[in-house]
Amino acid sequence: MSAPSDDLIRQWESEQASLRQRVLEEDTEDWQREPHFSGLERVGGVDLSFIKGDNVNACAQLVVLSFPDLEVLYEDSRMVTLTAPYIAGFLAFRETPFLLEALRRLERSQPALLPQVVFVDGNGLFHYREFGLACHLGVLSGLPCVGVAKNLLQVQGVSKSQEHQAQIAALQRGGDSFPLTAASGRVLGKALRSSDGSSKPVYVSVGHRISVDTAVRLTHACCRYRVPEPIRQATVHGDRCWEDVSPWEHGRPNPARIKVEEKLPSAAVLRDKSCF
DNA sequence: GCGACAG
DNA sequence: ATCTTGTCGC
Repeated sequence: MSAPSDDLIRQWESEQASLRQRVLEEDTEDWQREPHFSGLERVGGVDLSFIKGDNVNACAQLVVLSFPDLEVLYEDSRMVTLTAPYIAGFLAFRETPFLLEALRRLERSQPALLPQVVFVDGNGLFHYREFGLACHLGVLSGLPCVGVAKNLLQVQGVSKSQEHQAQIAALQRGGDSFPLTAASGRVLGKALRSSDGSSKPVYVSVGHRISVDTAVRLTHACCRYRVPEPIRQATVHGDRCWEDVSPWEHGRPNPARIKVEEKLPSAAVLRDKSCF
């Protein structure tokens, strides 16, 4: 996949600016106002997983979990071929089409299982142009979405400063958070200590049809470990997708056969040595 | 040249 | 995103 032209980048920026106007940053659902989210029964999670040397083929995953028990109700795995390269700030153009497809398959086959909110692996409003993957998927699907990033995107004045590190150190228990404030003063999201056992926070931001505070509260309610269970389950099921494809190349070889394989030069080594 | 760079 | 090994602790 080659680098996109400046022209395409400008087109993407313009599309983001256009779609951005359709983002709803407030709570639109009754369950979002409830102290314990009563009325919320299904939470979704989406993710794409890759293997080492391949940026083109991926496994697109959609899972739906029950709430508040977080048991898997539905899962969909699909091998897909990506067309857009990864460029920070334009992740949605790479991943959204396949995540939307998965949601549409579910809507067509089992509409009663459609999630009432979707957790997305990546940022929402916490983005260069305030329109990350979670917003993109939210607007195009119409579903409430929450963006959860595992790494801090240094944007709009938010940075890994001493102050930032100090704020992280001050997060005592799961549920504690602090705002990610842009230079403009606008709160783009929050850093959240997602569980008692994890000192490294996750970065939560609004995708669509939910407020920041509700997004943070809900994320905490969906965390058994650092990564929210819907996203975690999507990732786990995504990895299984590869076991049927190339068991010894996906980075987690079968222990029974690795003893044989590990002694042999890899295909890549053979190729580099012109031994084929 | 150096640092940043969600996934 | 993925790679990679051990290590420390409950």
